[in-house]
Amino acid sequence: MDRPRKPTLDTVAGAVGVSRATVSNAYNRPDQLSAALRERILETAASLGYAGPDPVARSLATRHSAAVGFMLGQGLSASFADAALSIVLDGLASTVDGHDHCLVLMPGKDKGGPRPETVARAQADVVVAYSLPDDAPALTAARTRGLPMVVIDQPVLPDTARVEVDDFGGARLAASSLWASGHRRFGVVTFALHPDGHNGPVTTARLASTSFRVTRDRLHGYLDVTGTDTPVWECARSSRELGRAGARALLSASPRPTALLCASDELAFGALQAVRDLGLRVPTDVSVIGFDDVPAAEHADPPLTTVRQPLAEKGRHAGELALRLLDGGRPGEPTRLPVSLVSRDSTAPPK
Amino acid sequence: MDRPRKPTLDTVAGAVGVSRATVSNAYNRPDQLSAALRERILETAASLGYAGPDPVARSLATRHSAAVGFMLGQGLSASFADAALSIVLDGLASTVDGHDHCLVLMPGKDKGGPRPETVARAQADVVVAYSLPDDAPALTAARTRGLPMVVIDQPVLPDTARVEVDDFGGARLAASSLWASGHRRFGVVTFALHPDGHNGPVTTARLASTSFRVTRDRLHGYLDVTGTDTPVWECARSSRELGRAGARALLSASPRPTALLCASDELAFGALQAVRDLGLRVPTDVSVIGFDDVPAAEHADPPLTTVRQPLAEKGRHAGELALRLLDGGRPGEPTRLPVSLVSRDSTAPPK
DNA sequence: AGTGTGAACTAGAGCGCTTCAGAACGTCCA
DNA sequence: TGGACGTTCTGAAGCGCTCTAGTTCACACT
Repeated sequence: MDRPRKPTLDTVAGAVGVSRATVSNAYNRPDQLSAALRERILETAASLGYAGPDPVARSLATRHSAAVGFMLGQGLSASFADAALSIVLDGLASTVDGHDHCLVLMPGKDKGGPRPETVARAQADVVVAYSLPDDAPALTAARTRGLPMVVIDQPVLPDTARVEVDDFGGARLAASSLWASGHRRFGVVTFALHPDGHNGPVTTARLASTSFRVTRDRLHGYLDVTGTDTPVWECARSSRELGRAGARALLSASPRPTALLCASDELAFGALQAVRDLGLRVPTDVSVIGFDDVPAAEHADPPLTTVRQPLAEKGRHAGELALRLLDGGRPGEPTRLPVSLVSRDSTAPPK
Repeated sequence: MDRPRKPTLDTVAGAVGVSRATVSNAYNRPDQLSAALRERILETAASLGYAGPDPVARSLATRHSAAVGFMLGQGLSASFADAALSIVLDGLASTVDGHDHCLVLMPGKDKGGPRPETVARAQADVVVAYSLPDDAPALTAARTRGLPMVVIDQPVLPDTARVEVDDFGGARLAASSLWASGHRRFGVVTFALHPDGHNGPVTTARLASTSFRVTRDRLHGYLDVTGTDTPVWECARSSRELGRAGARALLSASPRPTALLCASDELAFGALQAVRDLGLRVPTDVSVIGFDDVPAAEHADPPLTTVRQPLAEKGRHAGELALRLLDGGRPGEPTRLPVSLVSRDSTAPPK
């Protein structure tokens, strides 16, 4: 079972009869040696089964690992049940991969965000944080490691790059359009205010201490228009099923709301279903509005009125910021991406 | 701008007045030094802003990186549009994270799987491959690096751990139940046979050279029952929208199929929609059957008959295999997880 | 006093690579 | 003919850590 030791740079150098530095150059600086020699080295390497410089050793020597970490607020399946997150992540991944960087995923555990130990051991030299609670331990862990960081949709941290959208403004926009068309009785279906898995109506106290920036802003945007006494139903995750249950609960009040404001499209899809469940019609009986404008919004039944934010762009931009930080760039001003209201067929004036 | 150099083990050792080895032990082998000294070291470390041993250097010294790579056949958003994949990935991630390992994601590019360069540079010491074409370059790259590998739903490779489900048997099961209940005119909606983005009817030649094992097996399972002249529509990805379009195309044939066999639930959801689009009813006019049994299948309208495979289990098991390989374990026999037919309301005998 | 023992700590050799300051050897032009 | 210059290749010093094989020391036992 004495499997042969894996070949190293030295092995190859010895075999070809050149110095280790030259072999290294063959891989990293082709201009530093003659094409012929390089060819010879690469051939010998291949015949020895040498797959190129060891990434870890290289990282140690160069002091960067060509990897960006991604810290997530939730588990993977929960995260990706939400198309919006997938799209952002995809934008990030392709940007980063295009520059030969890997993506190190740190999914959230129970209490909002990855465990600090995970963060401490991750081989990444920049991290991107998304949908973490404002006080996530992972954030602290990344800081004490001195990792450059870019946050998406999160509160500013000193020395941190940031990309965000105007969640408050977007939500306000949506609510205003409904208000302007005559709606006066609203219900709000939101995703988590706190990372504790709560499902149900939201109390004022809970609202006041909201630990997710995005939730807070969207909620405040809605309530700013509809009034703070608007009933709010919290779902632990942004999922169709939970949205359906929440909407059903809100719609069973009397007088029944004439419009449902949802914190995400995913929740709105559930709301659409809930309206049908109760034998009512969208938008005749109830208007439903979403947030994100994921691709499915356009094909929903009926097509969903929603607040569009440039999701892929958000991921791509975060990726670029990360790469820039990696290059020693300064964080710079936060980038604010535009939102807009996309009117489709799930909203109409009340009867 | 001369930011102070980051503290290292040596810095801390110097400050406390002990050897580097002792500081290392303070972190990795608390039993090797007195509790008091350990405490003192940790305190000093904290006050110096030392966040613990550098992961890269540690990996070099220990020769393992505490990370498992995950090679994917497609881009992230495409992947996660498919709930099945998310669930598998989530199972994998939690297993792996529970053992203090990171997940390095290598999403696929255009031509089936991550780029070989990406794989060559990934800091992982075991990789899991999922839904790659059988001949993906990433597979070769991982091999030449000598990385232990576990493949999910892919053909056996020498010296590779493997978890799989009986796709052929599952598909056969589904088709047989329909056949037994009297159906004779079928249509099949499948996801990609080749990583070339093709959408449309499938030719015999294309079918014969299918490069994804899963596709091949499910297809063959269906066609084994329904006959090889059954029309098959290929969708480039497993998405609701593409499934809808494909189903619509198949249903416009005359005579119209009385049953649609879909390679995934996601495609089946699209098919459900397509039937409605045409003013027909499920299952009265058309039966629809899926594959995977994702959570949404139960809540579809109507609830979807489908082939269940233990998705989370699959991911978890792959994770465990990966961890075992990391520990120097042998690949062992492939694990075959069970499939079963879950009958719900989307299937019925033909009129 | 001599010996054995275990606990607490250290020295130093790597891990596999990059990189910088040269060395060696032309070539070219004055 | 000689020196300035370019190209090609080398030597050796790290990168920050782990780990084996010690050394030291206090204490107990005879």
